[in-house]
Amino acid sequence: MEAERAGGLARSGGRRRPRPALRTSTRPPPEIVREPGTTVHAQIEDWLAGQIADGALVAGDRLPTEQDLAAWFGVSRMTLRHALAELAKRGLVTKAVGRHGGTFVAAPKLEQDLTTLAGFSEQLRRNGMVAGARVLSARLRPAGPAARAALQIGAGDQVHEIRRIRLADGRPVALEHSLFPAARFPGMLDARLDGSLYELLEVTYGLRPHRARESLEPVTAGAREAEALEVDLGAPLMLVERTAYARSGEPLEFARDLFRGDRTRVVLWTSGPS
Amino acid sequence: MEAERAGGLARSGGRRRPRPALRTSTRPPPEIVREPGTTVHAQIEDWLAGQIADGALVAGDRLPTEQDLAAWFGVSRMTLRHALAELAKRGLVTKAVGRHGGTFVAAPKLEQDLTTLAGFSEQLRRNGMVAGARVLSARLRPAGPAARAALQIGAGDQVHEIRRIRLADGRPVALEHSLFPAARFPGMLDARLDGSLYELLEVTYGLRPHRARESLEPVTAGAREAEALEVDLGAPLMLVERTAYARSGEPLEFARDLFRGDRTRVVLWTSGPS
DNA sequence: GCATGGAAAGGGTCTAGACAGTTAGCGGCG
DNA sequence: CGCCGCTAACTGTCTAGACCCTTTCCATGC
Repeated sequence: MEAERAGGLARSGGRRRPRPALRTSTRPPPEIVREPGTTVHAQIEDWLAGQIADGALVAGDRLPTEQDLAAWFGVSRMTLRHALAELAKRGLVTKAVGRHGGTFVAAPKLEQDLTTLAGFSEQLRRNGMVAGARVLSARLRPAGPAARAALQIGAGDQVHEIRRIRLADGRPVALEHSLFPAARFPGMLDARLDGSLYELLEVTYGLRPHRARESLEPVTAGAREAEALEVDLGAPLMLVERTAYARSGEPLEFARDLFRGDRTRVVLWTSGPS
Repeated sequence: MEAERAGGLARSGGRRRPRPALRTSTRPPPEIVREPGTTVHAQIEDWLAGQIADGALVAGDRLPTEQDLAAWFGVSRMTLRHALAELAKRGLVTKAVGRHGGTFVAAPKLEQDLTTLAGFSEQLRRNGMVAGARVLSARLRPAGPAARAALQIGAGDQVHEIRRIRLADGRPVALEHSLFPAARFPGMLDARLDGSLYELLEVTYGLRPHRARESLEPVTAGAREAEALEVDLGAPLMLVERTAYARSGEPLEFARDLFRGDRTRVVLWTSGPS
């Protein structure tokens, strides 16, 4: 449960110690009411969460010190800390102690828009992040039953198995485990595998994923996953099982990816109610 | 975020108000040291957790009051509450307010049968699985910032907040937390709320959700969620945040649902990229 | 019998401090 | 030049109270 390093604390030019956003000296605090049915700390929590949601506070911003914030809101420091603790639990802020410590607005989760089939790299580009990949292994192996069924290949057929860690701005986001029918993509493993695989398919083989079936389930991190993704044991992950098809309907990829829960949010539109 | 009803506080025959286990009047407290490297509240938390692990405190036992416990340990009540809050977060104790309130040792974790997970092809796409609902609470309350933004309502506006447990074959599948704009649905809380809320909207108000934006993220179960959904603490859950819209585009519902990971798999097709 | 209105017993919230622990900058000293 | 200790600027922990809210019991009155 350690605090995450306050991610991209860009903004305000100089990369060290952002001056506090939320000028408490020149701005009046929101009204805090003390009456039944609500609590002071909840109002403060809501207000701060609203500032973050509105974009008035963005990732990397440093809040004023607890002393100052408490005085500004007109509450005791314990009460303010209660509100901040809730925000930290929700992942909206992170704390750091020490000389340049403080409370920082956390990096937002990156949204995976699944209504369109865009590869990981493209998704990240839309989020304004830099995609990367660290190849863990790449080899030829016989297909297991699940892969055979998904890729519609025979019992003796082989697949290229590529396992990678996907990075967003250099930080691990997903553990990727992709299988491609070897017969369809000869020599694939000799190419550079640290970029977009979809792009590789298109450029080298002229085949482009057109649609995909995905299944999502929440799981928790085991020892190996936790280590690879740099999360705690038992941390929430999203297991995404994907079969991607070419326009012709031919299966191109069968993948089981594990996404870090704290950096992933899948957004989709549904049509037609119950 | 109110305290859940203290589950099965059986024991000691009479089913009302178990006398406090842990006779603080006749037993010396454990030694609490104040020195670097440890904290008082952590020692208290550890000691109490140990008592539960050892069986000296069993499910349903009622701890002495916070006042008494604090005095016994020789700490302030705030410090003791810090320790109890941690234990509650871990699911080891539950609290209840009122005349016969107190801090109770929680029921032991229930065993989770994951062996049936493999053949679980039941789709949970909101359509078929509605077997039942147990209403936890239904009330009118001011909208928080997130709800205001999603429902496009003003600062002073109120929402109907309905919290339910959704059941499939009588077993909990999801914890539902729905908000509806109160002005749009007057008297909604007087209706039967243990069926389909969408049906209620349609029948009573002639409004029908037409499409929805959903965001999915994996999370792990906290104490309250674990108890309500009858899963282990830390079990994987799927947090689904949904905003449903009428055909006109008007927002009708903002909901945050938690689905049991072992009973949930979201399947979807993504269609071609641009 | 039955409502009704305390009163009691619990946890929930909040305050206004104090001091400890942690980290980074900085200046001095070898 | 490099190390080392001081200090400033934070958050973390803890105290000793106060009052509030919720729930239940119980006594009173009809």
